[in-house]
Amino acid sequence: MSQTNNFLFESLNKEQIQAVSHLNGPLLVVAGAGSGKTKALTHRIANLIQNHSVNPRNILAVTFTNKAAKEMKERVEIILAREVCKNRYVDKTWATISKSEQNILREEVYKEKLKDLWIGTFHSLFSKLLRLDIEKYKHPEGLKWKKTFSIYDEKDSEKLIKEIINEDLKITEQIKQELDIKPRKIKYKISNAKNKCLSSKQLAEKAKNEEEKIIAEIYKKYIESLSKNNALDFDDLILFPVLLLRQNDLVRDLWHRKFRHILIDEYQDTNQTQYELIKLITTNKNYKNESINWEDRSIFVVGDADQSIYSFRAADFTILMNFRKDFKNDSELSEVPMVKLEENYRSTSNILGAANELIKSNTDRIDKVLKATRGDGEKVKIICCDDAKEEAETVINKIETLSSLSEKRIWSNFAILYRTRAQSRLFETELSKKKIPFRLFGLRFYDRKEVKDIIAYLRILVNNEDDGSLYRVINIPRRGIGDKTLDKIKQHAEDNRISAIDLIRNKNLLKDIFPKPNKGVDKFVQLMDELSFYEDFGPSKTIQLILEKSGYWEELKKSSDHEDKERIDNLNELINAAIQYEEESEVGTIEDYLASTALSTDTQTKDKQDKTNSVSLLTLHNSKGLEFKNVFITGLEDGLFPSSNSSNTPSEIEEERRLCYVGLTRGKDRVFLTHARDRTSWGDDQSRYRYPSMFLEEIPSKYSEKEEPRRSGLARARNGPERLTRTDRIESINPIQSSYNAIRKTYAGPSKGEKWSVGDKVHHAQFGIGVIERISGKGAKITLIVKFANLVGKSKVLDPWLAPIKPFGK
DNA sequence: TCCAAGGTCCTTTTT
DNA sequence: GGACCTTGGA
Repeated sequence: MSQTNNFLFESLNKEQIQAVSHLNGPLLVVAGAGSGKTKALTHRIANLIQNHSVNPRNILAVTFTNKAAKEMKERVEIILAREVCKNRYVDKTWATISKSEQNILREEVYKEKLKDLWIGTFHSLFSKLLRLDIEKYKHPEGLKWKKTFSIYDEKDSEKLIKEIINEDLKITEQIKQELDIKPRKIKYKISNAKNKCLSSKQLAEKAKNEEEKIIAEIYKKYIESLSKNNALDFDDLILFPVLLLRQNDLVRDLWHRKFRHILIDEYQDTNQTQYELIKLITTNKNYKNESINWEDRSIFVVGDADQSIYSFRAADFTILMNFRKDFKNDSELSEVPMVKLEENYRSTSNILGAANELIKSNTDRIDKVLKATRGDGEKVKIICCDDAKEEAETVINKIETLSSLSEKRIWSNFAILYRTRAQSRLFETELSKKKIPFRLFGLRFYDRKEVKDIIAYLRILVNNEDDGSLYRVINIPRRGIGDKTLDKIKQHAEDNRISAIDLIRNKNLLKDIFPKPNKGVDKFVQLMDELSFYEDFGPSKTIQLILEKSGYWEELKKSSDHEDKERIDNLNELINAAIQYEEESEVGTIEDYLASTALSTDTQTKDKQDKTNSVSLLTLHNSKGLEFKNVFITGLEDGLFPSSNSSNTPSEIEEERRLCYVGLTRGKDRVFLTHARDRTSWGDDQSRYRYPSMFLEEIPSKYSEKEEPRRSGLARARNGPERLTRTDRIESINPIQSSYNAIRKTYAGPSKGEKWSVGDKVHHAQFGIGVIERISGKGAKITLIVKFANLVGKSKVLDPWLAPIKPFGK
């Protein structure tokens, strides 16, 4: 192989070269945080195209977010453009040519090569497949979908489920109470079934109790309802391709032949259905144990079990662990190869030391240690604050101080991470106060009410069965159409077995329902007719037409409400986004535009002037794949992080720990861990003392040190002049815990752990009396699973060295 | 049919 | 503390 002649292999280490030059067959790349896995992926794609003449249309690359897809495509483009540059000019290099020359080369590469590369998230890629082939799918109960299907988001489908519970099945309040039937919960259960490839029928067969039976029934009705609206939810975008490829050999063969080289990023976070889909396309086999022909064909997965943080949406990292077994060819004796990327190029060794130590407490993992390539750096700082407000002030202050060290303030060097979205508010306030630009991740632009309204209009235009969207906007802005009118329309649509949209647009049928013309409905129908007339105008133009002709603009513009002014801004931004979509997209249809908005995770920028130079505010989940010079992980308190909702089983705790590990490994130069002594939350009149997170105790002082918070005037006044140290305070509030801390310090051998045994009663300062159900681990790593009488149904996972518990009644 | 006021639930985490 | 829903009066 002529590797040395290629730019492509420059700046790669030995393992990366191994991964990048992989050609056919399966390969597992175990890539630790910051080990250059994106590099491995992008360079491999470039290598396939450049040196092995693979046609980009035969490559399928799956990323975890759309943003990652976009970035990856860009990086491949640059790699290939550099190659072109090198081959074309003798006297010029990429570094010496001008920016515009670079752009010309990139454009060329894009047009000639990358245009046909399929790269994106599971959801966006396979919605594309369904746009082409969904009509070939035969549902066992004869349900049908058309190419123009709408994609329902979480809220849309929750609404549907709610309707089914209340109107279709008419489940009484009493039954709801008894069986704990809540739309949100049911949605979650159905989603989980779909993520495990289970149909409503299979779920019904598996049902062990009344609750599960009802869930299966709602699931069944839900699918019917989706079909009626010609809509799919997020999970269907994966599930339906699986069902289709299973039943239709021709279609499967076609896609199998198209996608010869499959690359998957973040493989640890795939779920069963996604795995099934990949398996079907890769092997073209419906059955196990047939041998696979790997000629001109490969599957290349990259992942890190230590960063698996999505089990709540049915991700299963054992899929990663089993990869080598699953794609092993039975006819061959050779093992499926594995490459480990363990050299970390991102973080200082103190940060890595802390992360490595923390993750060691997990039992269920592939052994792997991140090796530092940078200097020691600063120790990880642990800061204990009085309350959440002080925490916010301390963090923002720190950011101000650190940013002033450099000549130009680079706010984008800072990220504030938290476990739950709700925690962002105080930071937002503090940042605004100081006029520091920031951006909030995860607040989906397309979730805003006004934006969703306009999207609903578009959906109606494209998909004439999307009654859900019709009901949303038929009276927005107000046209005097109320419940009574709506009920009539619904009833008649059902009687005539057509969609409500088709019904109201049928003059004759409409006359039957409203012998006296209904002004509001007529007005709406007229609007629809007018808009259909302009159908070919493309998304941005159509949106503007909707805004003008519906009276939506007018209504907002005449309002003096501040909120409505903001709405106008958002809608203008929507138009701009649509224009940008038209510039970037190959397709350009309204359907495709709608799909892109449904799957988009575009972030909301609060500060409109500067989108790039701002402090990032994001959840730990959102931080995956990103890196920042300075990282603040906030709210490290027991019950918040690890979340009390995720502290019921050891494996849940392990996932929380991985989340913390992900957070730590985002930091390049500095990491700060903060926690507050008390924090008010809803449902609690008075704030409660918050114990520090167990994760803080798991990072040894070799890599971490405590730092004092910056006191605000208010906090000082409240607390008095003399400050207590953290341990002092714990002592004054909770003598039990501090005594255990003392034990922990002097702890010498495993004997101490043996005083707990299953069945013993314990007393907990907060939860009261409980019984030990299970014990896992030993000695310093012992964990107790305790059932408390006060906590109905749930057991708690406790670290006896930390939790305020003592034996009871012995 | 509309709107304001009050009540209830909620908070994990996301494509 | 807020989004969302229900309720009751206009």
